[in-house]
Amino acid sequence: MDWPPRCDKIVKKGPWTPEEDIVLASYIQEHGPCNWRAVPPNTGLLRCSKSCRLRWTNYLRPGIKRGNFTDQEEKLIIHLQALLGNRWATIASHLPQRTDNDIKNHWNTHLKKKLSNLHNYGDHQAIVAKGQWEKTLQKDVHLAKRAFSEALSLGLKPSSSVQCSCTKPPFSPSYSYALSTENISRLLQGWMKNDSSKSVPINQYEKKSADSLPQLPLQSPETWLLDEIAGEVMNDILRNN
DNA sequence: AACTCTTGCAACCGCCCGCGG
DNA sequence: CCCGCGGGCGGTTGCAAGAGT
Repeated sequence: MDWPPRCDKIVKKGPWTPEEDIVLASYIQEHGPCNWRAVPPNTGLLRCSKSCRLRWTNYLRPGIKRGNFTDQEEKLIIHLQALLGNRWATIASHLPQRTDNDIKNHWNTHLKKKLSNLHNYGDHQAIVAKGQWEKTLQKDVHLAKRAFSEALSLGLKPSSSVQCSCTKPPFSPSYSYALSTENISRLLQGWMKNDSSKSVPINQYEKKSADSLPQLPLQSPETWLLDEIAGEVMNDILRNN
C-alpha cells in the first residue's frame, strides 16, 4: 500500500470536515507543527502532508484572526505590497494574526479593486502625479533600507523600533496548548450546532467566532510605517473610497 | 419564487529552495 | 555535483452564498 498518501495520489480532496480538523488539531497540539509527512500516517487522515500543513497554517493555527480587516491593516497591506510586491508571506509576517492566504485573498478581492478604482479618480491625479510618486518611492526605499540595516545590525534580534513579528513562532507546548484547546472547543461547538451527519465544512461558523478573538496591537514596524509613510497618502487613498 | 450573475475565500497546483545522502 | 524529499510560497480555481433581476 502506498502510504502516506502522496499529493499526486490524493485519497481525499476538497473542504475539510470538522472531524478532520479535530484530528489534525489534536495531533499538532500534541506533537507540534513539524514533520508533516508523518501526520497522515499517524492520524489516519486521508490527506496528503501538504494539505495538512496548509490547513493548519491557514486555518487551525492558534491566534488567527479571520475576516474584517481594519483600516490600519488595509493601509499596512497596501503599503507593504507597494514596497515588497506580492510577497504575501513577508507581508503576513507583519500582521501576526493574518495568514498569507488571507492577505492574498483580501488583496485580490478588495484592495486591488479599491486601488484600481482610485486610479480612475481625477482627484487622485495629485497622488499619481509623477513627482509625488517619485517622492513616495524615494521615501519607501529609504525606509526599507533603514529597516533592513537596522535588522542586520541587530542580528535580526527584535528591537524597539524594528521588531520581527514572526507568524510562525517556535512551537511552545504551553502557548499552543491553551490556544489549541480554545480552537478545538470552537470546533466542537460549531460541530454540535451543525448536523454532524452532513459533515459540513467548518468554515462558516468559525468565521463568526474568530472575530471575537483578542486583537493584538500592531507592532513597531507597522506603527512607524504607518506614521511615516502610509499616513497621509494612504489616508487619502482610503478616504476616496 | 426562480433564475442568473457576482463575490469571497478555502483549497489546490506547480514551482522553487534548502538540506541531507 | 547530483538527486530526492520535505516544506514554503504565490497564482489560480472551484464552489457556496449573497445580490440583483
